[in-house]
Amino acid sequence: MDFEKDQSAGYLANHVARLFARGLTARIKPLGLTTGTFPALLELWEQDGLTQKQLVTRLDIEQATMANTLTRMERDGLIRRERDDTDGRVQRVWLTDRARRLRGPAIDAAMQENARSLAPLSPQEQQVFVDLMRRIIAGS
Amino acid sequence: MDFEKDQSAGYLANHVARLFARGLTARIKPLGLTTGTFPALLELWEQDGLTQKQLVTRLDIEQATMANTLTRMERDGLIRRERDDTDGRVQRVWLTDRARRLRGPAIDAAMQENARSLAPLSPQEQQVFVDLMRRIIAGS
DNA sequence: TATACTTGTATAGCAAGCTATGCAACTGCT
DNA sequence: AGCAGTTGCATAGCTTGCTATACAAGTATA
Repeated sequence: MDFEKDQSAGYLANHVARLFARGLTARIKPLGLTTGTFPALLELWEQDGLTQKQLVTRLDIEQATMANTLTRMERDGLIRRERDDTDGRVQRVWLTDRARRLRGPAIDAAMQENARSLAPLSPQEQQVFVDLMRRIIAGS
Repeated sequence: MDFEKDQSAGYLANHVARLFARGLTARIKPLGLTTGTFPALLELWEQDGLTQKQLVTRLDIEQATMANTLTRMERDGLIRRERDDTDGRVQRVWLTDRARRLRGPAIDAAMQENARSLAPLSPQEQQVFVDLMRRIIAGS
């Protein structure tokens, strides 16, 4: 049974994801941000006032993970949570001014890290890579 | 500033890695294994008696992470740790019989999960995907 | 030979992910 | 109106990953 880890997509995907995360962690640390908040911020920068449920489904993150992430974001002054008027179960998530101001520098950092990590690939290959990942996600 | 998360390699890499991990977690749970032990097991199945340092450098995992992983593996009866005779700092890691017996089923599970997750891609595309990831890792 | 560096592991403490479970608020049905 | 089911969120407890720090064992140097 030959199983080369460097031919195993799962193994490589984990490694690649860790490389991106390490790089981004360092870049956004000066902003007071961590990687786990990034997906939620991207959604909320697009559309403020989403519910936790909406974030969970849009980001394909488990509900418990999102609840914990939002708790940390609230602690760090990135969001406020408000109970919905018409449905007492729902918590709507609103960005603070601080979080809104971080959009530019945070996205800069992400784009720089993407560029650096993808540097070994040509622009065409980078697009192929992105497309292949999107198809894997879509087909799961 | 437009930044589409579905065009961000870092974001997608995280998502893809989580999909692989979820799938593999489910497949190896019946074996009493977890994903974090898999890389170390792959190395030790190839060559038993490696030191922690060797595992760390081969797997590109932080030393502290590896130390904790090995502690769990010892607790779960997958390895024994023995102090090296000639250098009192070094811990050599030896597989238990149980861990050796798990090789076949565990690798089966990994290959099945790889196949399932990559199913949206053609065989040629799968190889391209693997090669692109290897180049990203090599060039970091 | 003492003293200072280096090296290999361990530990503390945190973030980010997961499953399992609990619970309060809503909905629907009789 | 009351009861059963559903839905949205929180909490407990675990793994996997990280940085920072401590420390003992080895090496080298004055």
